[in-house]
Amino acid sequence: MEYLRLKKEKSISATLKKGKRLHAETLTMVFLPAERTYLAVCVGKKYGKSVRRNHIKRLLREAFRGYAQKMSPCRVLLIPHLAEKYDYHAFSRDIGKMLKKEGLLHEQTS
RNA sequence: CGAGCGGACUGCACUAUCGCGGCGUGCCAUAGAGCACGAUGAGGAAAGUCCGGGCAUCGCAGGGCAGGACGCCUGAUAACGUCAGGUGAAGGCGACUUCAAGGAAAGUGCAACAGAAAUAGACCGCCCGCUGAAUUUCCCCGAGUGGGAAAUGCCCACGGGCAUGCGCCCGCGGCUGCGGGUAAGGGUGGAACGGCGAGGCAAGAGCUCACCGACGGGACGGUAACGCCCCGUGCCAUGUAAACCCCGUCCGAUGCAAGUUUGGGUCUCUCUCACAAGGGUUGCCCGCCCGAGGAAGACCGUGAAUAACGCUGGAGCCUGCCGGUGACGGCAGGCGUAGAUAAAUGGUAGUGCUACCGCGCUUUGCGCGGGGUGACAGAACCCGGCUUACAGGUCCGUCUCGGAUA
RNA sequence: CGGGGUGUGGCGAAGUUUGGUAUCGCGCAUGGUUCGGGACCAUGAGGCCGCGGGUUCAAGUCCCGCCACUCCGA
Repeated sequence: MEYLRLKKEKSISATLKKGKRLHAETLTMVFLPAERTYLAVCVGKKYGKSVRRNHIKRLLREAFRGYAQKMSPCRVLLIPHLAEKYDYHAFSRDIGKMLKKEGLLHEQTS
């Protein structure tokens, strides 16, 4: 496992309260340093029917997965912005940008 | 060839690579939310949650009332509000399609507007008889179909007679009034005591007759719905029950967050009870059952609607044969095929197919190039249906209609 | 998973029980009043009653199937 799921409502609210918010073109990220890396994605009913919602969640997890090993451990919440279309590359790019900006990425250039 | 009708099926494919879920096997003494390998992993509707079951618990399912659902017939089925075959009605030239399709002489309600009249009567009209006056106002009593007074009125045309120019009498017709007959006709309306034709009559009328319709009875065919034929009755009560209702059939309640296992220990305080109170049992009533525990606080402990089971082998799927018009049933062989829970099937890249666009060949179509589309939609205990959504494509039929050719 | 509620002019509501001309307030338009505006007075435009079928002579109302929004319980 490269990261764990953030499931309990308590820890999610705590992250939302104390965590730092970062805004990019396609999504918003909330993070809080922790011992291990946890992830939660937030896709409510307004994003569409269940097929569409599931698809968005998969794209977000897939995009995050690329960075999970290379970063210092955090609790992370990902909230996509409402759009007509969602794209893996855009999500990946924005997550990378934000992590870099906060200096969370390890400096191991591969 | 064109336009249709009915039925069945399909629901992008492959490769590489990085990941995910549960399952199986194996690895490690840095044995865990671990790693490796293997096979496996969304639908025809998984959807809406509109019906019916399985299963589970309560409970014993006993009765009554209430409530709900269904409603042509026969069959299929575990069951159904589903399906199959038939009957009837409506629509279409036709193949075919659609239909909540019991009862309106058990009762109640409703039927706006229009119309003479609305579930029943008689306004106009038509016909017959009588009449050529009567109408209005006031008064009286013994209060009646009574009596009296005043005012205004005493019809028109034609023919004949008497009389002679006023006028009177008779006849026929009209008009007015009164009494009766009638339900043929009356701009309406969704619907007007059945339709239409002939006879009949003073005028009319099922008053009489033929045909059609209705109602009642009988024979025949069919398991039945019903069909068809014969006889009789002149015929009487419109529609609405997806208004209340009546008749028949069926329904115990709650739903996998059902339910099962674990859900601890110690102490303190308090409450109710034995012919009772309380609780459970369907919305209510009766009846029946339970009947000694229950509530609060403190400390230790704790993953505790985030644990495990239920949880997927089931009215299962596929193939063949047999029975049946068919739904479906029987037999034989084969298969092992999702089980998540902040919720697993995806990302990236490529190739093909296809939608779309452009060019060329006169058109169908074919070829070349571009472009980068692929519907509706995500299992949540499991089945059988129903309903709704859906790009594109395929196949079948002694199927229907129209045109052309032979 | 189970159970309700709502949908009517631009906005907010009545009417649905018991079927028969869709009404009210605000807003809008035009005219009057005023030096001008507001208020006030008069006039009247705006509705396939959420969508699609059915029953009925006739449906906002009754029945069936959908859609959207919203609430409640576990």
